[in-house]
Amino acid sequence: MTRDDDEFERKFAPRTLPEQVAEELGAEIVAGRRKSGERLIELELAQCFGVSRGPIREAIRILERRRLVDFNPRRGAYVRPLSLKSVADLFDVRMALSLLAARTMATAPVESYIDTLARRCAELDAMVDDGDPIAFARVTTRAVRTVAHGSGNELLAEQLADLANQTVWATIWKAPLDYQTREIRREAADLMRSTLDAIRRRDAAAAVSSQRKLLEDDRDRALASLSRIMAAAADFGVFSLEDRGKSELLANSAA
Amino acid sequence: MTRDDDEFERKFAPRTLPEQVAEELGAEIVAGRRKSGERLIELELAQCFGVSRGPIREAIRILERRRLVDFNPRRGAYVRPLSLKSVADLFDVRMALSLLAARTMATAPVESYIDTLARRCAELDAMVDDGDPIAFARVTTRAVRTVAHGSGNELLAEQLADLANQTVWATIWKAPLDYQTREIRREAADLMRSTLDAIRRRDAAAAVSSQRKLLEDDRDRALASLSRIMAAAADFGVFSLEDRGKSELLANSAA
DNA sequence: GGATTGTCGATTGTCAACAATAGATATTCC
DNA sequence: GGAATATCTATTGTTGACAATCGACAATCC
Repeated sequence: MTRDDDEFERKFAPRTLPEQVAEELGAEIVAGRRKSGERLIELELAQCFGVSRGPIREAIRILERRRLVDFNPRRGAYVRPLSLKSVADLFDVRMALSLLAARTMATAPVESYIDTLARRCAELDAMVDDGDPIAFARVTTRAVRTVAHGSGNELLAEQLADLANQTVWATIWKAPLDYQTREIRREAADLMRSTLDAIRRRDAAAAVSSQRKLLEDDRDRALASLSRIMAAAADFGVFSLEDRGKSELLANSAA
Repeated sequence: MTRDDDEFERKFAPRTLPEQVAEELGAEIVAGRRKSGERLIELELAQCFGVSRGPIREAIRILERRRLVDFNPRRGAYVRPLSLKSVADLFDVRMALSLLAARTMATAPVESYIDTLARRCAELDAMVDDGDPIAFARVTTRAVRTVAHGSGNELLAEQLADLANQTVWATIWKAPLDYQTREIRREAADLMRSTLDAIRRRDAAAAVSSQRKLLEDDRDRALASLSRIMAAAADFGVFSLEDRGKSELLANSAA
């Protein structure tokens, strides 16, 4: 019996203080309320969140692991500067790992996750017409995670989960252009289903190729919409993304 | 202990207390002195290492990140049970990331690292005949890391470094069969050089294929020698590796 | 007898004070 | 005036004590 990943997460959500702080502070960083490169002072944060420095310290380690802050011993923690390139890099790494997951799952799947993936596909099909791009993106993420677990490679699943956790995603998922049209959703749902079918008949090459197309499209849309958001919000100083190499990046991602 | 030792430690060893503890405790785990599944009690460790619980706490987080311990909030830390499969999984993930690095570096290299890689290749060539398998393995690792950096993808480089850090490697690198014969070293050096050549002429496919061959051979040797060590040492109870699926694994890795 | 609930000890979570350090500022010397 | 050095302050590293929580054992109830 497979457990539902998301209910699992919700059940064990931020119970401990450091995790709560990490969640909150991470949200502030992603939202741009903490500016790029800003120094994070433990005592100040402690007062701000109404806790002692201990939990703050651990929260900073958590955010460091999620690559939202940069930490040097005895030199303090800083909000990590994000660039469009770093987001593109993230997509590249995610793709490499996801394709490994697809190939592995198509070769020697953990049977129970095939059913889970089938359910996700059904969900996606059902959501093609109902027009909520964000919900659709969320289920897509879940399906990708299912493939990771279905590979039976625990390390791989954890690494992919870590990448997804890098809250940069939040910025991207909220991008208004992702999965916005019915056609885009239709194609994504179809690609996920053909991945599922390929896995069922143990056709690793086909599974990899469907998954690659799905993820490439996803990446291109995300980068495009992110750069639009960036341009639009730059004037307000909301986002702290550096835009060096922007056009070059978009050219690359299309290739 | 002499002052030379102290200076050596101060210069090269982990500067901060938690890192030192993590290093030491991690070594104990890898060496099998802490048994698989054993509970790690903070106060006990604190007394054992002569520090307070704070640094111990952070050390445990570090080891959790290196996948050497399993930590559940309010429920304590346990040394993570290692299996041959988990090592094989590690190799799979490393290979996926390294091939991405090779492809990226062959497509858009960070020029300066091409020279570094050339130096590594020269070092390898020079070491083919001198017969130190461990030193050869170390330089190979360094060359792989150079490719990671040469891709210009910082996240990728960090992820690969993390994987290398997972001290499981120590076990593997010390395995007496790795790079033991002149022929094996010759082929590895040649493959690394052909990777370099491919990168120089921007031939991504060739770079990936050389790198794949190199890493596959490396993995097969490592898994084979690790399973031998395991079998040999099992009687002494030194290693705490579980051996489920051993033969299956080796069959897979040959494919 | 088996399951449920209450209590207890061991262990982790949190805190506030103390020590050590890095970076900035002021001072001295040339 | 500029560079090197000394001092000083803000901030992180570390500690020991206190509070909250988990798991186990025992007492109770059916």
